[in-house]
Amino acid sequence: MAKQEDQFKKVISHAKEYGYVFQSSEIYDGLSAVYDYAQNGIELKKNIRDYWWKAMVQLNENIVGLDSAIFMHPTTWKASGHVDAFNDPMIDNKDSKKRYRADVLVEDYVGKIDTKIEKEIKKAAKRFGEAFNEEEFVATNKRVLDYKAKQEQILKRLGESLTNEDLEDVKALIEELGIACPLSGSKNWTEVKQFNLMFGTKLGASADSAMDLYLRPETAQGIFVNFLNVQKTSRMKIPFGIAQTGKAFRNEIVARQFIFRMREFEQMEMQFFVRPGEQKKWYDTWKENRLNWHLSLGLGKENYRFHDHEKLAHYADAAADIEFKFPFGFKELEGIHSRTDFDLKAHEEHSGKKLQYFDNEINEKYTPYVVETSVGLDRLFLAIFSNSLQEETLEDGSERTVLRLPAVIAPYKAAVLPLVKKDGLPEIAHKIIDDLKFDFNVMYDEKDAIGRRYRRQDANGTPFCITVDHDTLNDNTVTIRHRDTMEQKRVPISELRSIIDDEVSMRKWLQKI
RNA sequence: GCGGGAGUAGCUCAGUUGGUAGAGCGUCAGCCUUCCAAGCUGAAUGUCGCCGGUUCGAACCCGGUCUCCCGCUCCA
Repeated sequence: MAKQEDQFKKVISHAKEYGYVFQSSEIYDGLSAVYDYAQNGIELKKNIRDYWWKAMVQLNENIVGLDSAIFMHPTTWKASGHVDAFNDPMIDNKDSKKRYRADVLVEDYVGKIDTKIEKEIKKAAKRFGEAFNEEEFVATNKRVLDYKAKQEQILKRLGESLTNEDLEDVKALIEELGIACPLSGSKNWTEVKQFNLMFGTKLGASADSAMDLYLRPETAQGIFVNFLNVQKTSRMKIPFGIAQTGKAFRNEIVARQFIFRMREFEQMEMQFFVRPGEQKKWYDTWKENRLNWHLSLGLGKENYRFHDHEKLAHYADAAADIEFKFPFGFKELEGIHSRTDFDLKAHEEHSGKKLQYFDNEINEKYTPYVVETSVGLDRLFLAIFSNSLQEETLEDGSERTVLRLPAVIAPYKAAVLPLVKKDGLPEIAHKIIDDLKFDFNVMYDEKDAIGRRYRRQDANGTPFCITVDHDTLNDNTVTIRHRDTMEQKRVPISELRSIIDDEVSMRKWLQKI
């Protein structure tokens, strides 16, 4: 465990030291759970996003892109269920320091009454023997009826209090019922507090005419509300998908673990619209597709696993996570959800507009079912970055820090280094850069001994170093050194482009999927 | 939000009973001209997280606050 923590700390400081990730507003002591991507971080992040976009949109004839706005009509979030589901009344137990959802505590209490009823039934069944009629007993027995009345009364009061946002009454209810902390048995509760996971803001400059808005807590809804617009203008036939990358915002109670859980984060997701009844097939297909995409990055098969959800969200009929082995353990990287027609139906209801598709093949009109794939871009960044950061001991016993980023997404593809900064070598190096820069992000470095420059590039994840030496002056060849093997080859300058392209081109990597 | 730990240079960290801050690495300039981080010379960089208190004097003691890490909790 201590080792894991150490490794994670190294990841965080390496990310800062090499210009990948900075804490937001650092000079003001930072802003909790908000981070900025620095000069190298943005290149890596952009490359990951491009790699995803190519695989999803460009390589699939039946998937198109979208970039919907962060602001959406407030009714969107009523329809999606976020207004209700993202509003949790929480209560803390002062003795055990445990936090609970207040409504869940009450519901659990109501659930316990059920077991009391069952006990009564069992007792009666024993007493009456063969002649026992459970239905009749439940309908007439006073104790059972009292229990049921109590349950009903509690749930009604809870429902009313929550609807009216009367949090004091929720606490009063908990106290009246004598609900104790399941762990400590203590009845020493704090006030009930409302946690809204959505960030609110206002549309309109003057206070009285302003409209309450939310920053989207997920990008998916922008796709759902545009479903018909895209389908019609793209002339897509079901099954087809809409892909989108973009920021989402969640006011997490606890946001931790560096960029793993941020308040502002980027999702890359695709909603795939299918014929009702075929969702299971597509769900399985996309689970497999998406895992293969991850595996193509070469971080090691053993670092991934599926986690099938047993408890499903209200909209889903199947859900699984692709989990990755982060420095702090296996955690969710991507979600694949069979969302049924919940979202489109909900938007039909709230908007009064039909979101249906006429299927020529079966001559039927229906609201499509949806299979979603949703990756956290920042999580993927962290997965790749933390997995790539390695310290190795070389044959001579010395240590090397190397960031083994998949070459296809490395911020810089090559560094061009004159062996010495005189004799015309820098000029040649610049010439090489002037040619390569049209195809690759390349960097120049002439400072320090050549070995040190190699290691500097290793730590920054650059797959190739190209060294211009005195022989170059005579025969137009350079040495090209590989980051992972440290091996060098002497090659003509004219071949550099194809050598690099061979290892970094998306074509090559995506063909492995 | 609660509990535990922490915050000193870009990074990793020293800093004595309270006496005006250091090292290594890194960065920059110059020398050297070298194919795997280790040559030479020089330089820059800190309101010691922030605010307040105690004190003649605070990086150090006290209070508050912010941020980070771990655990709990939550996670569409």
